[in-house]
Amino acid sequence: MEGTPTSRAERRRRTEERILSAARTIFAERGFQRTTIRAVAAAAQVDPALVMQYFGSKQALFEQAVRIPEIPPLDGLEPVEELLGRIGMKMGPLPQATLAVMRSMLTHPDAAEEVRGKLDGQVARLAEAIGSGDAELRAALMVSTMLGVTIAHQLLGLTALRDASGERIAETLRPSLRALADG
Amino acid sequence: MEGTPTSRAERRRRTEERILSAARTIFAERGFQRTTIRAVAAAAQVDPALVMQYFGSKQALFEQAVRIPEIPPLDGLEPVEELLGRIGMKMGPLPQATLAVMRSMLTHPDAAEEVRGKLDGQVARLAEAIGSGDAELRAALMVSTMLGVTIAHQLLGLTALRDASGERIAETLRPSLRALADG
DNA sequence: CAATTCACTCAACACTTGTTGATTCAACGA
DNA sequence: TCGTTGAATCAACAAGTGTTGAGTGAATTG
Repeated sequence: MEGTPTSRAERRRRTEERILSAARTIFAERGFQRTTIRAVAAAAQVDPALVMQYFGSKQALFEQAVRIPEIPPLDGLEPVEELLGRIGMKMGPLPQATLAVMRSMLTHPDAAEEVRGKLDGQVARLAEAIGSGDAELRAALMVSTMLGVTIAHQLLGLTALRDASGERIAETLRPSLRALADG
Repeated sequence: MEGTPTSRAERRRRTEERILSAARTIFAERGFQRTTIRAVAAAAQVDPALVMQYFGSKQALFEQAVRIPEIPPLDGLEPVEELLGRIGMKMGPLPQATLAVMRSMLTHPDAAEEVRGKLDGQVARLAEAIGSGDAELRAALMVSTMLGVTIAHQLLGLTALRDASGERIAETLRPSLRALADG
């Protein structure tokens, strides 16, 4: 027994982070609806009322738990490789916050809105990088492909994808994305 | 007021179908958790208790509402065109039952299991049709692509995909899928 | 026509869940 | 040291939900 600093500010900061972390984990596992304040509180070893006191509402807790740094914009140089690199990264576990939004995006309107916004943004950037006539459609299909692979792999656990390494997936997917990127 | 046949068997058949139809619609819109027996009953203009009496439980109602005819196996000839054709079809609204399972697949374990099974099956058939070394991985990526496009279009409503016709999507996607199918 | 079956409704229970107000007690500032 | 602050808990409410059992009346059957 030591280390545990009993400073007020520090304790508060730590429990708040403990709650957020628990929330991210459980939101990512079960989605918004099936996640209960009580479950989060229990996982954070805290009274449910405290969660409310700190975050105001389940919805607010979700928003804060899910808040993640903006996706860095494509470097403009090689969009396809950029995307693939991101897939390569994604084949290691995605950040919990991202998984949480994705897990809820089909059943929670706000999560859907958030994802839609982020994807639309990516499409716009990609389309600009591509440039040609039906660039936007092709960009949308590229993004959709990424979305599908990520869902199948990270959230559904498609058996054929579970074994494969991120590198191998990226490598296999490259020609497909390139076909979309180039006219 | 006429036509309404007051035969017992017929009445029963009709209300049962009315309930199932309402269930499919609402499950497809909100997913499993957010769908209440009461909402289904109201939409079917029936007492909630009747839904229970006929189907036993919310879970059983879901299973029955979602039961859809098996996906016809690929003809073996041109898997890519087969898939694209299915996309072409899918760009018109998908059957409500399918939308219902898909809507719930990230948050309802049973729906996840069902979708996973169906996708695994498709992967297996596709892989067989392809044949080469990493056929299974490539097949899985093809299926994931289809999944992603369908989700983005039908469930998320990606703006860039909302306007595009099924034909045009299929056409644009073809080279991409072909790149995956052929070595 | 009398008895019975059965589609359908009503009212309620049991439980979960988000949320709240009063309360406790250790850290803090004077 | 002592009053104050604020982190944390406790008990409870109110609403919503799946589910149940008793009831009602029209269709059915003998």
